[in-house]
Amino acid sequence: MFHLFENRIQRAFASFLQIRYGADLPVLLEQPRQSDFGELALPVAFQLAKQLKKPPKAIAAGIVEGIGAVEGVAALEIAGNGYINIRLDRGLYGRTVLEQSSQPAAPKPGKVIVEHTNINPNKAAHIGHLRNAVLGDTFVRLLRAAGHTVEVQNYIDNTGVQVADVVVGFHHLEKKSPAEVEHLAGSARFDFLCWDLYARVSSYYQEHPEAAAWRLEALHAIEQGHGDAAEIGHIVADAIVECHLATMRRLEITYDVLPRESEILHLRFWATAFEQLKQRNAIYLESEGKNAGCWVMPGAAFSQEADEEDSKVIVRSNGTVTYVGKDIAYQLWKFGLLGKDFYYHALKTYEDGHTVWVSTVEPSEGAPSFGRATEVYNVIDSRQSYLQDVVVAGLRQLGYTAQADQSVHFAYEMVALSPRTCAELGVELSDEDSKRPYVEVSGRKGLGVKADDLIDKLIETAAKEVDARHPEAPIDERRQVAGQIATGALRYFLLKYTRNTVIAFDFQEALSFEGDTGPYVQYAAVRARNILRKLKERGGELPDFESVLTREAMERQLASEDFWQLLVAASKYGSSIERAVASGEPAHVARYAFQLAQAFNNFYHAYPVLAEENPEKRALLLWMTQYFCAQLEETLRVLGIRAPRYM
RNA sequence: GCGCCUGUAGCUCAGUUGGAUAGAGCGUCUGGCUACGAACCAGAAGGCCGGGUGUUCGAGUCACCCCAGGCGCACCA
Repeated sequence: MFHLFENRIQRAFASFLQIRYGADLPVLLEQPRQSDFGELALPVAFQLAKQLKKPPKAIAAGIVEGIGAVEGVAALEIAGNGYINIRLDRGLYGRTVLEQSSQPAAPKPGKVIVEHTNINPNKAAHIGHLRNAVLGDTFVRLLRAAGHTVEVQNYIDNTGVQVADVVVGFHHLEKKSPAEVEHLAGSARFDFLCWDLYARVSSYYQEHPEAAAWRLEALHAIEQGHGDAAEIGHIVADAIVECHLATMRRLEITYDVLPRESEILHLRFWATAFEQLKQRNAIYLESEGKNAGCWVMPGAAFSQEADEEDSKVIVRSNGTVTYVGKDIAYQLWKFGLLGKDFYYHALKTYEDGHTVWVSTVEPSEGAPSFGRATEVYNVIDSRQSYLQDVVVAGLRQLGYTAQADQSVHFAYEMVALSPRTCAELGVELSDEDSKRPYVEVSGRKGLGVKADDLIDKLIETAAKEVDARHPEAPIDERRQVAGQIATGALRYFLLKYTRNTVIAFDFQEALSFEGDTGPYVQYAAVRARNILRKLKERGGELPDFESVLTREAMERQLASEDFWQLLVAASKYGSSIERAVASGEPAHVARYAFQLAQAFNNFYHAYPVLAEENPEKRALLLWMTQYFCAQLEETLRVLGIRAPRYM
């Protein structure tokens, strides 16, 4: 609601300034330093000072005198050296919130694709993957809340070297037949088994460099699709994808479609992209130097500082395409520019009826249409920004400037491990590493915190608290509540840092449920609902807010600074979403949720709602409780966090 | 060597596109449960915003130069 008032005030000032001064400048609205200065502040007099050659304070005075009445504004005050502070009309504001509390954002045109998760299907997911998925999933929820149509893609590299390495492990080290691997793949936590095997294979390569031939052989077999190695590769990748989907499901993360590398290969996506790139001279066949015999993209295409040496190889001298090449083809497909399409079959349907589709080479019936986006967000580790630049440059070189501009590398920093957590995991650190503030995880070394282990640990910790507090509740219910607290804690933990902050993962911090955490926010929602529940338990009913809380009643009650501040804070949900989408920073919403929860806890403590005897005040307290609860739950929903029924 | 990112309270981090007296959480210290159940609340202490020079009415925020750290710069993905 707040941003509607903001927009209205902005328009009123913009048109006034246009008429009065012929000034066509954006009217910036700020939040005043202190809340007792009002709800909004305009620094516009400063912006005009130079142009009009008058002191800001005089200009501000002119504006305040000239503009007259603005709807929704109770008072304009000049402060400091020339600020115009705005006080909203509290009665009108309260009434407006009461009458039109929730209205969904207007639908926006176009279709946004968000690609996230993208874990190699050869081992269990770890906390780094979780940051990617939680960030991506939350951004999807934010876009949808802002009215966008969004398609969620999770790219599966089922034919790459990482899968090949695990195949080598089963085939050569373990001497397993495809049937035996198939049997193992059906057992619980197959992804954990592969996690260890992958680490073993990696260290085996270290000691036996000649084993690299196995990897190459497996890779080729997988690409061709023949023989035991290929069969094992399929079994492993498919089973691990299932594991990842299950892990992510625990955190309420789902997908629309899983495009796979095997189909990019077999449907000859790359061949088509290759033709386009050659035809438009986006790449050329290098005849000399270190890249002789390769098709390369000139460095100048993706970097201003680049010289000849910085060209990027797209097709190797042996004729095979690099990852970047395939990614260009995939990116073209996302925008509907490739002239080719996947076929799909339904992989699974979630409890809520939503179906995930996976790419396939065979035509099938009933599959929806995917791709053809107007805007694409690729949620990828910031360490890959160089490669992402090359992909976008590929589009630009092909003349797809608009699509290149709509391709966003949604980058985030890595999740590393704190030295303390390494010690807890029993990892020995070199002297050099132990001096660092964090240690990088490594799938090859098997160094990392597995997602499912972490979730289990969080549930266990939460369950202890729940059991202690609600021993009388049914066990199933307690488990459900503990699960919701655990995912709330985890998602919030991964979201509260802005994207370009390296997270030095620490068990102690991640397992904390106090202070700036998910459970703190959930607890505020639970408290609010408890009040409403207690009211009913005691035979009470909610008053008819519409008739009791007239504009005059609102005016009287909201004169209280505490009530007014909570109402304003709770009504800023929309502004918070807009800001987070515009800046691409889900952390802003996490922060908003925390601040809102803080404001409520404060209110909760200071005003016993049910004990209030003055009917009008009691109505306001109840209404505020209900409104806060709705707004906070909406905010939590966008963060992918549930409010448990009790805590 | 080149490019990108980071440096804010003891620790971990915010800082709304350049605005008023720089904010949270944790930790420390003090106080508050016969309650809408304390996973909470109130209060205190804690700062040369890495350093320097500029830009302007105004800089944690922008520019340039240093210092310190991180990450990239494959015919791997």
